[in-house]
Amino acid sequence: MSVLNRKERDRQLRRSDILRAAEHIFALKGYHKATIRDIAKEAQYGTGTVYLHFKNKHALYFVLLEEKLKHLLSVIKEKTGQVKDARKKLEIFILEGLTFFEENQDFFQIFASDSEGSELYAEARVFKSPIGLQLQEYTASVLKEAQSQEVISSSFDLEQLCDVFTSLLKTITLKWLQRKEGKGENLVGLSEVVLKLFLYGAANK
Amino acid sequence: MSVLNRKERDRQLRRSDILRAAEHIFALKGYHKATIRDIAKEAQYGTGTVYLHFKNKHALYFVLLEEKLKHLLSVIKEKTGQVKDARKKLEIFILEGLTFFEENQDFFQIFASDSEGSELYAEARVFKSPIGLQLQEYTASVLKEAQSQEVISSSFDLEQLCDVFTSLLKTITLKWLQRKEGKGENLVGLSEVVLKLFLYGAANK
Amino acid sequence: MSVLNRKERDRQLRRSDILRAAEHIFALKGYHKATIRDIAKEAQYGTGTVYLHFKNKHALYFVLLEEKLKHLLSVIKEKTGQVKDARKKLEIFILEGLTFFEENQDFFQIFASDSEGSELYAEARVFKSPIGLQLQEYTASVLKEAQSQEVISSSFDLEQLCDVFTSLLKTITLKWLQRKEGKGENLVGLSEVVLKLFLYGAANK
Amino acid sequence: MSVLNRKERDRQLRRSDILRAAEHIFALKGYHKATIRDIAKEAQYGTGTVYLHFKNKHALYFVLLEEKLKHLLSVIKEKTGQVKDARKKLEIFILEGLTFFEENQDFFQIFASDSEGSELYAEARVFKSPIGLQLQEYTASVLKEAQSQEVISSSFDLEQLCDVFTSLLKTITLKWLQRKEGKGENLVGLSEVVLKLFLYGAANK
DNA sequence: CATGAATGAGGTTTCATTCAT
DNA sequence: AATGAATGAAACCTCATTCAT
Repeated sequence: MSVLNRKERDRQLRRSDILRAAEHIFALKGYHKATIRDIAKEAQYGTGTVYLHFKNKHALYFVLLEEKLKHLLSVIKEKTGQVKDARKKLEIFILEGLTFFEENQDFFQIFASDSEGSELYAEARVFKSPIGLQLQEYTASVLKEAQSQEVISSSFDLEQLCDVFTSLLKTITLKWLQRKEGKGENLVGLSEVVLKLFLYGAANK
Repeated sequence: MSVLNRKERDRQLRRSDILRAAEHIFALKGYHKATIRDIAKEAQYGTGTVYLHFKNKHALYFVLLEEKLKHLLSVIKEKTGQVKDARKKLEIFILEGLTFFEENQDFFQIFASDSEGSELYAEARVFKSPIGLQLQEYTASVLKEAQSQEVISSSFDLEQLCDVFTSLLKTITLKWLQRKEGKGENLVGLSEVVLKLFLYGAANK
Repeated sequence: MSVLNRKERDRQLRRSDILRAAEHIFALKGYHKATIRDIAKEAQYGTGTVYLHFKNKHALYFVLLEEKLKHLLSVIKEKTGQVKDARKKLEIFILEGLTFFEENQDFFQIFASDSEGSELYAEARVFKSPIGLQLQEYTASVLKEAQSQEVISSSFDLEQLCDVFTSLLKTITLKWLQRKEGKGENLVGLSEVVLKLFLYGAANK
Repeated sequence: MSVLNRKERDRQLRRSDILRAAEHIFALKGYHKATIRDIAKEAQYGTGTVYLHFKNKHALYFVLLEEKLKHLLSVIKEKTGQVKDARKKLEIFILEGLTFFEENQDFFQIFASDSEGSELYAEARVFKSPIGLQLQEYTASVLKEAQSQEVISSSFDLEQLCDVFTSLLKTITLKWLQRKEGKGENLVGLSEVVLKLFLYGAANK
């Protein structure tokens, strides 16, 4: 491996050290209470080092969400891409989403606080970001396909369904996180619940 | 009315002036970007006056949510209290919830950003508050009754249903708020959608 | 005096405390090395207090120069305004200029470093300020009158004369300041030297 | 040429690359806003390389002025050294000064902001430097000779004349720089104006 | 010797909270 | 009781300087 490659690789290593630290601190304290020094200390670097990799606090936050979302999107696309059956596709979408959230709990915290709420209202919020939109669009396309295949009803507004579907995933995950203390239950196991609730609701059959 | 009573009444007036202003500013800017001076100015009082009524910024925020939630809870209890039929009860719960949110959009903004997310994680969050818990408990009792009457399935975990139900209301409201620009559609009109999604899900029948 | 007037007067007092402190610190350390905390401490206020009166460091600096220049300009205009004889006018201009500089040595330091040099090149420099320009214009008008009355030659470019005249005053003052240690010589006493040098130069007659 | 000599020569080359870059950047941004990285980048070296040649930022600045001043002084001495006639000597002094400034406009900017003003007050200023003092002394000697030859009056204080003479050169140059945009007028052409103003002043004859 | 990433001190600015009037 | 000026802690960010490679 050439020297240039090693340098670049080290650079990426440090960059992801910082991203990992930021993920943890932002999840723990939230955007406003997290300080750059907290993050630098967590990553075991000096304060200034953070600024070698990210223009400012907001950029760090934004990039962090972007990269994670990108990963999530790519996983979901990969796993669902070849699946023809719309119901199966939904099933996998949910499964992969929950798996990702379970493996990235810090990210999920940040994701959950960013996507709702007005704290960051005026600023660029992640769902307005290119990747955020792509995720929304892909979700919409999966649901639309399900409508075409008459797996889900066409009487609902697609956008609304999209939001409800996403919020269902988030709600189940959030509450799982909150109750998780002590319990060994794993999140992926709730896939079926999510699917059933989304498709058939809570009614008694 | 005695002088003491008048004084006390005036005191309450100022208090609610401040709460009203806080509601508006917190909704507009979010907790961290809202300043006490903003709020005092909006209420047309001096900065220090706020501290005569609330111990500090967080207490103001907390009380604000508490009082609004208390109101919401009392409305819902009042309207659903006498209803025996569990399905009808759910219907009214949804209807009154959406009505309240439509009439208290500023409050809803704050409520939505508070209840999810980790921004205020370390601090006391509203859902840990007495009234927040009461609202959750009442919601749970309504859903439990619906399970007893076999309106909804007993196979789901009650707490989970509770969260899903609440998040459904919030999601529909949030997206309605975001799209509202220009459209004249009113939120209460979405009651039926909420009920159908909750009970029967999105599946094609 | 009404309460409002007292409040306003106190406000002005604090404002001028800060301006006076700023004058001293800027003169001592220069714009860049002077810190707001230095200035606040010198004025015996807290750091934040400075920002109640001035938007930021640069505004404080700018206002300081503006107010002083305004004063200088008004003194010079007042004393020279009624004088018809151009030579006499020049004499008084110089006299009053030196008097002002002698009484405002801190200001002079700042004035001298601002008007030349490129440290503040890109930013708004005082000579680009309304008052700075007025002072230049008034100086030009006095010199122009002197040309009309054939006190000074019309063969020189007016702008150039203006700059040379100003720089002569500044040079004499600056060097007086630098040598002043121990010596009791007063600056105003150099008026005659300035006038002679400006009018007749250094040549032997 | 021996290897040691080549090494030494290369070292000097890098050193003057850096000085040249520093000259440009300091002139453009001023001492405080210029960063070592700016300078290193302009010279196409790494940041650390600058510190192999100069102890710190201030030393770089100082040496830069010293070397330029040394050059200026040597040119002036060379051209005026053999001239016996004091008036002619003054003429040539001015001519060479302006020529040098015209050819070294970046240097002039730095020189002008350094010699006046208090930005660098506390630190060693260039005119306190050995070469700065030598230049002042040489100027003084030229003026003293002019007094001896009764070209200029002995009634003025020599030091004062010295300062006035220097400031006249600087003023004319500075204003020429500021107006230069578009105009093709060259600075050396103003030699005569400088001489006339210095010797005979602005008076009408 | 040359490099440039890493450092952290230090500057500006904001704002929750206090307190004299 | 009401006020709002004053405070100063604490955050973000820059950059001179060092040092491992």
